[in-house]
Amino acid sequence: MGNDLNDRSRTILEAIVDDYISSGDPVGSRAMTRRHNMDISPATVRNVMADLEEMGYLASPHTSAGRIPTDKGYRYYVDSLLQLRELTSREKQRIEDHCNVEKKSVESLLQETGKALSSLSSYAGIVMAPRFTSTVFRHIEFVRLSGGKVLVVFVSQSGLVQNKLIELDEDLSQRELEKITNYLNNALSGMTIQEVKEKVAAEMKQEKALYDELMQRALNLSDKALAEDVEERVYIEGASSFLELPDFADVGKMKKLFLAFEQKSRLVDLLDKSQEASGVQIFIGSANSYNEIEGCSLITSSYRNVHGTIGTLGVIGPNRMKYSKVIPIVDYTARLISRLMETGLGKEK
Amino acid sequence: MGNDLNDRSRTILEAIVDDYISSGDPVGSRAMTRRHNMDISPATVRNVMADLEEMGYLASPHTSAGRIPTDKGYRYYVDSLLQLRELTSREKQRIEDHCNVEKKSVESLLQETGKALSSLSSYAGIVMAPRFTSTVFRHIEFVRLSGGKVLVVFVSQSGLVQNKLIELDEDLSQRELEKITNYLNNALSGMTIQEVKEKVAAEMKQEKALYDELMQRALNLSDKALAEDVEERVYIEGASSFLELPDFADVGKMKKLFLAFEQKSRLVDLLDKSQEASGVQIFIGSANSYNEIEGCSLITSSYRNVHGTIGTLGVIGPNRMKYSKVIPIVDYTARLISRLMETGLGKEK
DNA sequence: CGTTAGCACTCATGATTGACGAGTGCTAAC
DNA sequence: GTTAGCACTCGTCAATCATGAGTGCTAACG
Repeated sequence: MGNDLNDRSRTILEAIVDDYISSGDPVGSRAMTRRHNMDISPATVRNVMADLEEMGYLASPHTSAGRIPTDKGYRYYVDSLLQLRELTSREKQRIEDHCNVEKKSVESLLQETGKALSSLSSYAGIVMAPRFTSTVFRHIEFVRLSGGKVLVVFVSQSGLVQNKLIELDEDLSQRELEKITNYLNNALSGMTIQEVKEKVAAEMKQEKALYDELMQRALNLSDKALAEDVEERVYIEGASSFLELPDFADVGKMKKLFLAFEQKSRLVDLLDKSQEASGVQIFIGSANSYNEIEGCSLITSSYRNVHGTIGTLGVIGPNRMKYSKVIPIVDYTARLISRLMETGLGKEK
Repeated sequence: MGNDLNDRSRTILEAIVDDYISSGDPVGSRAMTRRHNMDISPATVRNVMADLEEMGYLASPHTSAGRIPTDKGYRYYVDSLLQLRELTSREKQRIEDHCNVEKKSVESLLQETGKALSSLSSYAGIVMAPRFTSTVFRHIEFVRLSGGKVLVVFVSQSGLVQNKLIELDEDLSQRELEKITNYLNNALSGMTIQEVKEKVAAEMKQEKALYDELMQRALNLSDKALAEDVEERVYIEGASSFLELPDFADVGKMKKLFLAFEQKSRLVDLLDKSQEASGVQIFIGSANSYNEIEGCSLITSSYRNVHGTIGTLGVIGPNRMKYSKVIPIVDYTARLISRLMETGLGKEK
């Protein structure tokens, strides 16, 4: 499949998608032939359109309007018709300027990147930090607060920081906490959190742990500390750009979209999916069964350091997104962030 | 000022504001007398309305529409007419259920509180964490990453965590960093960041620092670590509730509002202002010269622990907000958070 | 046989109109 | 001081209509 269309059909489909992307109005046969200086008559175009509609690439909102692309139409356009251009060095520079603003922290780098993606694409930028369980352990710290509460601070190898409050069963002095801290920092260095969890679980079962009080406490504590994985991992920036799109003039749709942005959880699922694949991925319309973001397409790419994929970023926009413009932006940004995380932060010396 | 209206005028003004808040439509004389079973004629009401308009409490969108309250009108209503009711214990329970969800971290507590405020008020909830410079120092930690980068992690007494990347001039081993860490943790405990900054600046000038290499490095490092204050301090939740309000049907207004929510910086100014005052504060309309949030009113209250005010929270909604409902919610939530920060986290043992 | 011109038909859009109703201000009477 | 009455204003809504872009179909053309 993919190339089951003849040349003329392909040309016409491309023209329709192009026109619809830039105007947002259903495109009709005559206006189209004129705009593209085609040397075939509107009637011919109409025949072809009827075929394309039959095949599921186009749809007509109502009898006497023009045609609009279906999800399948967009998909074909993106996969087989679209030719990407390189970014100019000026554009590359703009991306770098946006992201390279003095790195205050990894979190703010990711957030800035989201803003950059939004600003450059004029849609919404989305950046997902690594899933916690798959980050690599770098440092753990326990700080006693009042009321038997202890604040646990983790630092991952890529420089992400997470913190969590836990409650102690038994009162430990700051001194004891420090011992435990040292023990854990030595024992766990370089493992992923997932591995750490497994190791902790395994050792807790072992006999010898029962006799080493310090170790027992350490295990107990880290077990609690790692128990749940409940962080804010997604930054969405520039959602307000959707407000201008006529595609979402319906308040109901818009509301659904913004609620999805606020909840994020479903988006995390979607982005997790794309985490494994390499290169730019494109989710079109509700092809993805996430009807919260109906009418939206998502262009993502993962970023990585020497240890592998560490996160995903991309742009979320309407189905009729300027793919040819956005895809190179996402691609380049992902590479840039990979580079930044590599040289600046992520790599262990 | 405040009571320069006679009883009838006050009754009528109150009725108008009430009606407008619940309907959103300009309220006319006849409909109003009927709705409130008033024993005066519409004509009389009209006379009073004309007076109120003259005095600046009301305005008419056009000749033959009803009246709507001006900012001044709302202000009078809130200050002199509104009578607050206590929350029922069921409502209190709902707030507590929302906020008291297992405290994973201070940040997530604050964010949950924002969601609670939004959900309970059906407007947008807003929560501001303490200004960094005024938080009380609890713990600092340096973690070496690659490329001469060091990650600094601060913990405040209330359990807030912040992190920042800094670059070292000279290469320090993790061992040296630990020494510095210990030194700083002992020397700075219990001071506000502002005081810490001042102390560091003062000591850097002193002769003796020049001879103690460790101390010099420590000062140097902490100077860098504290240099800038660039964090995400504001959580806004439930902004999408504005999408349903007819008051913001105009896309331009809506966009301006959402951009303000995204940028946050102006809101921080506004909330900082209200930080000092105690009790519930109400900002109405553009009385506050923040025209980004034109048409919005803000109800805030600060929360505090034993050391004093540590943050601000509230609800942001349209001018015609259900003040009588929202004010008690904000008040109660602020007290609740104060209590949680007090007993759970903030108080040093 | 593919292509095209011609034609009848559909349908969204936008402007125009008129009835309606809710509202106002003013004046005069109570 | 209060109210009834009245003329007037204006936004809203529904109906109507012209317009124009679009379609599908058929028949003619090269």
